[in-house]
Amino acid sequence: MNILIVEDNKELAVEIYDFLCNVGYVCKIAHNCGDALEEVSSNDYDAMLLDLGLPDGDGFEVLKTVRKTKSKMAVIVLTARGELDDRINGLHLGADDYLTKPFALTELSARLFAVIRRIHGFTVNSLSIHGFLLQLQDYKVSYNEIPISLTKKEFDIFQYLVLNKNRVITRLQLTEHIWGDILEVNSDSNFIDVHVRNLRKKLDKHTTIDWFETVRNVGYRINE
Amino acid sequence: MNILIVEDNKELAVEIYDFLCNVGYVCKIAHNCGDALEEVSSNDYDAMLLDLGLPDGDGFEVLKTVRKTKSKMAVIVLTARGELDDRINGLHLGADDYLTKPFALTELSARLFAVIRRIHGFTVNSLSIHGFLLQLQDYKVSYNEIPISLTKKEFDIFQYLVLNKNRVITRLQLTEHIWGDILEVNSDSNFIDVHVRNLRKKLDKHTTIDWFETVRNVGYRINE
DNA sequence: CTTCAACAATCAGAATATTCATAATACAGC
DNA sequence: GCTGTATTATGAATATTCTGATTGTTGAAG
Repeated sequence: MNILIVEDNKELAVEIYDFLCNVGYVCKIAHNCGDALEEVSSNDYDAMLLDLGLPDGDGFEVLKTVRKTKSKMAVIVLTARGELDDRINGLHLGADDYLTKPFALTELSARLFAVIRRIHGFTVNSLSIHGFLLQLQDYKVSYNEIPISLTKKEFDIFQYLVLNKNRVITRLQLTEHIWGDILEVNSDSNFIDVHVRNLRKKLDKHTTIDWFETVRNVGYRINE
Repeated sequence: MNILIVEDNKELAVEIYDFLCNVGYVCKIAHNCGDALEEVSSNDYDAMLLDLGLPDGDGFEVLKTVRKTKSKMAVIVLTARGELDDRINGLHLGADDYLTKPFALTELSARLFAVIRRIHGFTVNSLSIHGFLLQLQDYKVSYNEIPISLTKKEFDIFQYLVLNKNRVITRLQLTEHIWGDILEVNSDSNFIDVHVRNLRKKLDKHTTIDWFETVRNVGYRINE
């Protein structure tokens, strides 16, 4: 997955860059419109994170160009509060999603994933960690070519933890992301623990999974 | 579900209109305050999407009127950024949710669904039809005080059909609203039919349910 | 009035999800 | 180091959801 980060604030750009690389994307940074347009025309990106206020012009123009030529590219617009002037007020720009700064990197990652998935429908989409390969499009997992049968919930949990590897994920986060409406879920139940246990049991059959940690009082973490 | 879209930007209005129709809502557009107030007084809407900057007045006035008369109607205010800060910051308008333009249509749809649900859940926390009582807050159903044990999916289907009574609901609509991400669901399965059958069986034990129709080639409908 | 094909209903059973009771473990305070 | 408490892990029981095969039904075409 190739992502183009169009952001003139270098500090922020690098922060996003590091994070996205960390969760498995291949990224490139463009600091202005010119670079962005050049990158887009010469390379094939799956998604673009687009800041609108750029030094040499309006990110809006980049978006328009992209929309004309690259229909399969996902665009997430990153707007600073107040940056939207009268000219674009009320217009739906045609981006696939919007994020208002400041935002949580985990949220960016989640939305990016959702948007790419939506745009591509089902294209190549896989994660790998410690010899395990997760094929996101058809919910298949394998360890060195040996297929492992996970249930949907087990797969969801595994995937979410891998997407957020090296980061502790709380039970609440898992509930929100996998079960959706948190209010419907009985919170004084240990169903997540049970799913995690079942998942671990299946993974452990193939190799030791000491990288799949329990962080007491917080949640679970998968380390690279 | 009937939605009134109050938005003077015709392009945006149509874009929202198309999207919401597509996900199963019945929509109508009003381009100004006058039309909006007329629509609201003559028709029964479940929710309104309200732009504040309208040509013939302030959307705020529409909201106030609605709040006085139609307490069960959900209102989502669509604000351009800045609009909120300058004029109404700190004011409690009585809207159920706010969305700042530009926004992703999928987010609009998600919030709309949540808000309608919240409204229906808190102001009307129960639905009744043909002697059955649905208590939405705790997923309980009874027929003349006799409790009926439904599973969550059965309850969801029953509730959604009752909320949309006298309207045919397709299997696709049920799938989208109850299962969420439609792409994850195997569509060449008849799981909805199975749930409907199980639901009917439980309801039928207590009384005849000839009002629970199958509309061939379309879906299911519950008639008042 | 038949026949056919598409659609829906039904059923059993497999797969999955959740609950519950209990055991193991970690950690703080002594 | 102990002890007690809170947290997590575990196994088994129960409940729910989904699949796939089969049967029934409908309505259009002949």
